[in-house]
Amino acid sequence: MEFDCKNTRKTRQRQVVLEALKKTTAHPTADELYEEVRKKMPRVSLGTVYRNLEILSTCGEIIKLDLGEGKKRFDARMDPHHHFRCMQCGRVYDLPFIPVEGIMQEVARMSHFKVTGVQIGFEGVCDACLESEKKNTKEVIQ
Amino acid sequence: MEFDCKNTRKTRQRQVVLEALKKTTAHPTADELYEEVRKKMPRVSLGTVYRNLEILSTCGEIIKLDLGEGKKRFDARMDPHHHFRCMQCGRVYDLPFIPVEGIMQEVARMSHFKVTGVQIGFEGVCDACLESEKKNTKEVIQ
DNA sequence: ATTATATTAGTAAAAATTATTAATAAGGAG
DNA sequence: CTCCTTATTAATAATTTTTACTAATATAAT
Repeated sequence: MEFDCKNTRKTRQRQVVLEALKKTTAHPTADELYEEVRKKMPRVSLGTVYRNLEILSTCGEIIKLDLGEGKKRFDARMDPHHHFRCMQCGRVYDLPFIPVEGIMQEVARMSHFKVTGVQIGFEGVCDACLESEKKNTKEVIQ
Repeated sequence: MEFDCKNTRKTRQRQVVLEALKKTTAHPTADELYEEVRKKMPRVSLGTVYRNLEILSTCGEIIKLDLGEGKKRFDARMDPHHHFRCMQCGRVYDLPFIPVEGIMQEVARMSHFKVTGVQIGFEGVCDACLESEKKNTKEVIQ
């Protein structure tokens, strides 16, 4: 828990974790990433994956997400963007960035708090699920 | 996990849990609420508190919050509003509602997803912590 | 009052995450 | 390159949060 981003070492485990995360847009959990990393490094331990995800996110190389599922997800995409979780299939999608500085300023003005960040998570039903929903309805009717 | 809001019973435990939550604006966790409820019902079990919070939130009497701390918080305030978590003291404050329908519509238009909800959590430093910060700085300088 | 069943206390189990520890390996100094 | 400091690792245990199980109890309808 105590570490300094300047003194981190470029270990093979850390590189593999980061590469695995960069290869996907599925916003994997620590456990999912562990399974992926194990394909290349069968002897890696889950704790190592957790620690490296913690270090990488603290040092600003990846982002730690919490979408209210009771577990964290990780994202190597670092440009400003939002997230959408489908309530049906559970998949997490990337959404383009929508400027929210206005909202943050409004909140700061109203509250007199120093607003440093805002987490916006959208939820609903993704187009894939909407499609299959439509199909199933048709099947039931006919 | 399987229950029907129409068939729920008005138990003493559920009432005490709801009353305890209504009495505070501190957005307590299940465990904090358990400690509070125990003052009135020493024999209540933690599982009962968890189950009732689940039922009450599913049936729309309270709100379950996830502010990315690895645990859930609960809120009996049901009018639309946002939340602010102070990174210094950890307290969670209520913020007035800011209309976000525009953002939701924008997201729906861009993504073709059906957007049913948005969770917005602000973070920063609250005025209480800003004050004590100012004081400490003064003391150090003088 | 009787009865069906939702709910409870108590406890165990599950799931996600963090801590511990001896062994290993980065990476800088000589 | 070799030596040395210490960040990091694998393996495992422990913690934290939440959920599941079960026999006993309490709610509310008949």
